[in-house]
Amino acid sequence: MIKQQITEKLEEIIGKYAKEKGIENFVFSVEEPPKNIDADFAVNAAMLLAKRIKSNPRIVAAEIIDLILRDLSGFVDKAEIAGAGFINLHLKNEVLFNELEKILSAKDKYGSKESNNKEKIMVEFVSANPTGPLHIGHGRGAAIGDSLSRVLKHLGYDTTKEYYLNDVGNQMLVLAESVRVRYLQLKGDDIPFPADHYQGDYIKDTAKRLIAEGKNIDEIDFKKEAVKDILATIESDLKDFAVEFDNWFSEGKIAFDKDADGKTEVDKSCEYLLSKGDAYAQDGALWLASTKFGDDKDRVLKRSDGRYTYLASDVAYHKNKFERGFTKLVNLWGADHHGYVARINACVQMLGFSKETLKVILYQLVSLVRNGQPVAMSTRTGEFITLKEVIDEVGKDACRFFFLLRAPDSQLEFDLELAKKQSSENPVFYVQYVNARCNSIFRESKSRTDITENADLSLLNTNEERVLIKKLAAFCDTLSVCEKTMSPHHFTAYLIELADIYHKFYEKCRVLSDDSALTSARLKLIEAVCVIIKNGLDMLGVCAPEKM
RNA sequence: GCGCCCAUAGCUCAAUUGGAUAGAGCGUUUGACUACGAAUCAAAAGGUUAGAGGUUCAACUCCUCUUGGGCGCGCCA
Repeated sequence: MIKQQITEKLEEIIGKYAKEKGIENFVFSVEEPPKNIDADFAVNAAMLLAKRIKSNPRIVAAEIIDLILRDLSGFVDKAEIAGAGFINLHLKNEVLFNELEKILSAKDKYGSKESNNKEKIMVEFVSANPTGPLHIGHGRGAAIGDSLSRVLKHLGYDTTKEYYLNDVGNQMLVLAESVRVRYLQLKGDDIPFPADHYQGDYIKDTAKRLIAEGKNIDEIDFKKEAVKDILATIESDLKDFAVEFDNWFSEGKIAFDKDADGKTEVDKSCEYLLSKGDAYAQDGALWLASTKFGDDKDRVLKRSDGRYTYLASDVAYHKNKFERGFTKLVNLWGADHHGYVARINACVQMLGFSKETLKVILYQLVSLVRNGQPVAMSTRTGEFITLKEVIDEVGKDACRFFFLLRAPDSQLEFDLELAKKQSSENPVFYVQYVNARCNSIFRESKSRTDITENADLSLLNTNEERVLIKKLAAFCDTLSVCEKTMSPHHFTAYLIELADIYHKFYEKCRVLSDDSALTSARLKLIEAVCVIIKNGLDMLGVCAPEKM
């Protein structure tokens, strides 16, 4: 929270200065300088402002520094010009000690805001068709979506996690038929299984269950039975992955459920678009005029045979989201759906919302490799690696951490053999080890009677301790970067860096020593480390065990 | 053919959205446990950020082109 504080104060001081020079709404940034620079924060305002007012950056910097030293003497020890005109700030140690106190008193609430009423956010993710178990690619979407939601919740946003269930459409008919054929085969009928139907064993499992239940074939709703089993599997796999949804939204609800007038939500949203002139009839079909909002062609909503397309449902679904009061929609889609972004963006604007209301996060697909050979990932052939298999092999924590190590838009190669080996080499253990080490010290410290709760934190004055406290405070900065970029992957990098700093501190500064006052202070410091490590791992949905 | 994404150390990836000498893990080389956990630390090696131009005080980051890879272009979902 230090950086935010300083930034706000600098914005006030420098903003006023810029205004005097005739520049309104001057924007600059406060950054962490590179490691070789001895300073806590770097400000680039002088370079940017000098350009605007056609002056020398170093002259501008000198004037700003005077103002900083005058108005921020409680925070800043030293301010100096460096390089092309950076203003480097050195913080007073008291600022760091105060922040440490804040972490210790706020604990898991550190960096959180009680309520942030700016937005009511829906994060929709996974949303895999209920035609088979989740595969590894869904795992990536699940990890990103769930962690992003955790970050947004921590920041005080009213956040809802939703799974959109595509339980309507052709693939459902194929699914039902797949189970029916397996059922008949198990009953002894010598009939072939169609090559384009779902091949997986889970289809046979459902068929077996139906036979065991002894129902007459005429009484069986094969679609319903298959979806029931598959959903149970999906839900259980997600639970093992520490992902729980606030809501499961069935496409059937908007496609089949009718109101008093006998209309579905899909009917009504199409009528709405027609009335607004955003949909039109042509060639016997109903079209969405998505080119009006930047799509490269118009799209069919209702086929000439009278059946709605998937898009029609999706329009109604997004309309429904808005009707539920959401002001910000986040959709996580696999990159193979990117062609769909333009039309759904158009649809959001037709519904009267700005383009920015919807944020589609495309995550690149995971390509699987086993023994150097690419593994195909088709649900229909049955040759896929499920999320469950990977969790069973490498563990939930390592798996989530691995997925969150990468930015969503970078392609990711997942080597199954490598993943197995990583059980002791994965960076997640490096981070978790910090918590284990701290707790080991806590256990050891229990036998001491000279420890005081009111430790004098100002004794924490080595360089290692200073660097460590600064990094702890940067937890808040990481939160805001994740918020700004709508991606939680910055937390893995942050935690690895924090762990690195902690392990260095551990080697250099012994916590339990003959010096009671210093021991007490350092125990407080590592208590804060545990708070931040736990909070950070919690953002990722990863555990922080006390023993490993 | 058109469109979207990507290309960074031997490998897998970061880089605070335009900042200073581009960082981690794995792998390689060398060293450190008779005090809190060696799942650790210290040190070394490893880069023309695919290539070429351009914008800028400042470019891995923005623009143009080239090359290479992934994905998408249906009255499928």
